[in-house]
Amino acid sequence: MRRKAGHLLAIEEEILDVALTIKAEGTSSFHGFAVAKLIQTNRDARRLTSQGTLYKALGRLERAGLLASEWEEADTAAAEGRPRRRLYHVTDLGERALAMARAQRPLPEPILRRLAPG
Amino acid sequence: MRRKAGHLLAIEEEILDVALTIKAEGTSSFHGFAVAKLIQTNRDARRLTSQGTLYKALGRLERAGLLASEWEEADTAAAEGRPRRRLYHVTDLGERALAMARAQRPLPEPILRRLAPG
DNA sequence: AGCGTATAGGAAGATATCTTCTTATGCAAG
DNA sequence: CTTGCATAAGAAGATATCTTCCTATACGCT
Repeated sequence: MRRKAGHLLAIEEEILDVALTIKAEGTSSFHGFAVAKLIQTNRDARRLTSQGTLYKALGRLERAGLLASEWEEADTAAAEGRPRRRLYHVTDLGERALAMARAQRPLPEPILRRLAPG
Repeated sequence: MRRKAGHLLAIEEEILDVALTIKAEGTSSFHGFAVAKLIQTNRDARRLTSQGTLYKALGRLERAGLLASEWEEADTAAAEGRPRRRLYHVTDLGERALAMARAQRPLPEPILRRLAPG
């Protein structure tokens, strides 16, 4: 499933989209698992994207600089009795990239280079 | 499967046993997952005790004061890129209880009371 | 001796992230 | 237009802990 040269994959655009929706609702960060559940329930219930696919997409987006992340405070997770989350937020570059993607305009070279594997 | 009055369950004795084996090999603490794997591979491969059973047994042993635990340092887990472990160690009371169990001598009242649910 | 029930056992799932391995697809080059 | 291959998709499993729900059994009592 090769990337159409110059463009974001559907999943990548969806992640950015979900992220900005969450942000608009007042939460500045999001984590992978939450996106997974959102995609599974709200969106395409049929195509329940696997964890593998999702976390790899998150990795690509971060490598390309469209997302940035940091580990959640250990205390926060401990207080809620659950594993630590990796908290992502959309960067300015990410917002611009999403705008371009929505307008179906090809993305600039450097972004594409960093989205590619290796 | 009700407890034979005055005695440790097979699983409980096994946990204490494994814990002391690990300790004898030079590691002062152990975690649930490690015990699970040890029981699955080394010991009864057939009766691969489920996580549920194991963690509940660990809970009983800690409640009874035969084990004590603390969370692993967040940094340690982070450095190795895995979830945090709960590190258990056998208490003096635990060692004594195991000795009694091995000798098939009934355990003292207060321990039994704390092993019981509720 | 038989029976009821408390309680342990086990399956399954939630929580979260990430890796590995295989499969499929769609792009691009011929 | 066909084919090859790069790469994303997905399945599966590893890592770790813990909860809920149902089932089975053995203990203790009549």
